[in-house]
Amino acid sequence: MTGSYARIYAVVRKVPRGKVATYGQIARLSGRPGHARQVGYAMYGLPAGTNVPWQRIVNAKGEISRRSRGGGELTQRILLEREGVRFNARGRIDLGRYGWGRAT
DNA sequence: AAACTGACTAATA
DNA sequence: CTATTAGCCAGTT
Repeated sequence: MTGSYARIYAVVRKVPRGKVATYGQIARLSGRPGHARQVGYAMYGLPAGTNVPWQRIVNAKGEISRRSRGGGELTQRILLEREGVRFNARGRIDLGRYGWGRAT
């Protein structure tokens, strides 16, 4: 751990409950456009009892990232649903509705 | 230091 | 809508 992800975590923590943000969005808001991958990389190194709502971070399609921890996808989905985020039949989130900083 | 890897994105077909 | 390609840049090996 380098602590270089502090910036990313800070932005992720800023995501309001019941909303989701994309990796690219987090990268941009953290002052690092184009570092979408790095954002995901940061999430990967998060401990279990972290204060960072990593579950609110999804890919550009509004889906749970596939490269996430196998099975961890379900956990993320449960957590989001618990916050009020609805998934459609395809397992995707309507970014236009739950996307952070999107239209309602 | 060089090569490899990766919770991604956007563009094109 | 899906599939493929290229670009991105920092962390690991």
